[in-house]
Amino acid sequence: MNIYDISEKAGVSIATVSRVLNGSSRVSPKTREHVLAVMAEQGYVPNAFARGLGLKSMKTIGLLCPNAGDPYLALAITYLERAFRANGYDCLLSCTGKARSDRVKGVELLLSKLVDGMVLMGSTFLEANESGNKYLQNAAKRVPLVMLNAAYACENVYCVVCDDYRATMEATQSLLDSGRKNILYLYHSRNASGQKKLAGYQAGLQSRGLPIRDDLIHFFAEDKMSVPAVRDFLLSLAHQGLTFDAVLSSEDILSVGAAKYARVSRRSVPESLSIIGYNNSSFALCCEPELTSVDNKLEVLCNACVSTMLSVLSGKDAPQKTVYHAELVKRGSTL
Amino acid sequence: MNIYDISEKAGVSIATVSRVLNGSSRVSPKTREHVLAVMAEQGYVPNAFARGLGLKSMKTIGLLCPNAGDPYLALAITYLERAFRANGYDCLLSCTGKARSDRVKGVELLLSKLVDGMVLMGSTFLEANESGNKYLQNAAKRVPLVMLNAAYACENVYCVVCDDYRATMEATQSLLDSGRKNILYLYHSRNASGQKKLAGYQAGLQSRGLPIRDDLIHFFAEDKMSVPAVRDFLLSLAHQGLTFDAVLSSEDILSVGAAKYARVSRRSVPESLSIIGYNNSSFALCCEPELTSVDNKLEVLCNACVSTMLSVLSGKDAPQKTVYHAELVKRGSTL
DNA sequence: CTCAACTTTGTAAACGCTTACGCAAATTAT
DNA sequence: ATAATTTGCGTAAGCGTTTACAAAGTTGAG
Repeated sequence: MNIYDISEKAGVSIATVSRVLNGSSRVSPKTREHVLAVMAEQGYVPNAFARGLGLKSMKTIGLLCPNAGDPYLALAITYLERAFRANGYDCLLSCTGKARSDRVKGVELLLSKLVDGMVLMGSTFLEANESGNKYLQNAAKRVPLVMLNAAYACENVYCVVCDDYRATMEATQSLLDSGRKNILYLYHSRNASGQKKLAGYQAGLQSRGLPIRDDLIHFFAEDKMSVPAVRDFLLSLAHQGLTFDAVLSSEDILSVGAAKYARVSRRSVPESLSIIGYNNSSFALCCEPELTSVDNKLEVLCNACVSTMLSVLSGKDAPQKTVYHAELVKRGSTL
Repeated sequence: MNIYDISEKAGVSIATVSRVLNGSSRVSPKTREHVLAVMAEQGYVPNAFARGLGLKSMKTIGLLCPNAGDPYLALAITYLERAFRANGYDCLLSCTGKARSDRVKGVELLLSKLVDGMVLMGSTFLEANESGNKYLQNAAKRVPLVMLNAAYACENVYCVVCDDYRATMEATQSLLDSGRKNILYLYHSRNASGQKKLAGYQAGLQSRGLPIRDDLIHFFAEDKMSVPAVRDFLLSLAHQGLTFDAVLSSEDILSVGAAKYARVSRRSVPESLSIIGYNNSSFALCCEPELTSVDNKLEVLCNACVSTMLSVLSGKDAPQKTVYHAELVKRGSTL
């Protein structure tokens, strides 16, 4: 059952059938009705493979997400999809996992489906700057790339980022200026964004004349990214005699773990321990008192991604790099 | 950049290039290496639509998710994707939003991108049973549909569910059997799964000879699904004089809200108030004490979805309905 | 060396659709 | 009434693959 069968049964040419399919105006209402009737009667469904071959644009944007399980990225997906849809674009999402080969596959999968552009989420993609990672350059030759929370200078690649460095620095300064001396820094990701945050923390310390102490900086791998794991880790740190009066972290959930540590070791928040989280997610509201958290304006960033993409696709030029400032949302966990 | 360009640059015919693409054995190793090298160098990605025109399958599964922002569904995405990928299938995700028109669009989008099958996540899709919702039947005529956590009897539709009714009933009974009398039931979703949970709660009460009291059953809309909102709501309930000694809910986050209510009103958990959550998500570990929660075996369910889909696609027959039992994970929030 | 059998590669015809182009017929303008 | 324009439709040329079939090349036995 194809367009030829329909054209024959309807007594018209395949071009007319195709025009009916595509809602072209160059068909008389009478013919249109007739062809539609025949299609309905025959239960005809156009073959999308063939369709895609002919069309140049599918009005589809590919979203590449390294980890859909991350609530922060999941939220980004929601925002991006909503905004693209509102502008007449469908989204195709490929959640690849963090391994490089998976990401390459994800990019190729989306390209093979002829997306008009791609949004790459999360700075896991940043290693494209490294030599030998040509897959992004190649992708950029075919369609515009917009990177969310990652910076990458290349033709046809556009970046939308939040200034994590400055945000973490300001959070650190805010803790110091409220009288804290020993700020524990907990982080999860060693990617570009993670490194910027860490650098911000260090810059914050130095801006107030304090040294960078390695014993205050701790990394949490994927399997340690849970509230109990962080709680237990801080308990053991305290047990070993480490003194700290504030915790700053790169993800809210780490700070929730810190809050739980405070609870079980009967340290009052914020009097005895100040805590600041990052992302201002729903985790920040789980604690008592609620967590002060860095809001990095995810929705704003996503909307910027979309408008950048739309500009590029419509031939207008767009800024290669768009930077937003994060905002420290103060709640009960800090003085 | 197409197969002709590659064939030209590699000095072979398009047939040979195609054979390399498809891993055909009828190519000499030397030629294969050479062609692969040229493809890599040129960043060539085959056009999936042209491909699909010849082959009949794109080796791609569509995942339909009503809300990627929901950590529970986000986790499901991760599990599904991992398992499909391990079996040679790519995944395409469409996060539609909950509105019916969005879901219809999502289904059509995936069909138009030529997926070999679709997994529909979350029982928001259940309303397909209602009259006039033919889009699922139509989709099922084209590709097999596997529904995760939703039941729907129809040709070419397969269901994988957890027995929410029984799980909620057992959780209720467990509370009653530990001496609780007045169990507050908080729920978010009115979809099929939500109704089963509610019915399970009611059945649990009746199995112990207790009446169903409307003043103990409370619905939380999307915008009330936050810890502070639930906390405040329970505070106001208590202020109005309602007595309750346990909280059971349809989502962990609602129970976190209950825990926070307990905290601010100085009721001890579990002595004065028992709390049970649902989904056994990371939220359950945020509280002190940690929440007892119903673990509905998401990973097991997802794997069942994948193996069901693979069976159907390979022509074997698969069970129309697969049911797993949830498990009550006891932690500190219950006696 | 010859011929058969097998391996490797190439040619060309689908696959089902879109669309540029062209020609009638219908409509409007002159 | 004739010319100019618009409308409706058909023809045919792609779109980028796959694959049947054919051709050419290779190997080994006689």
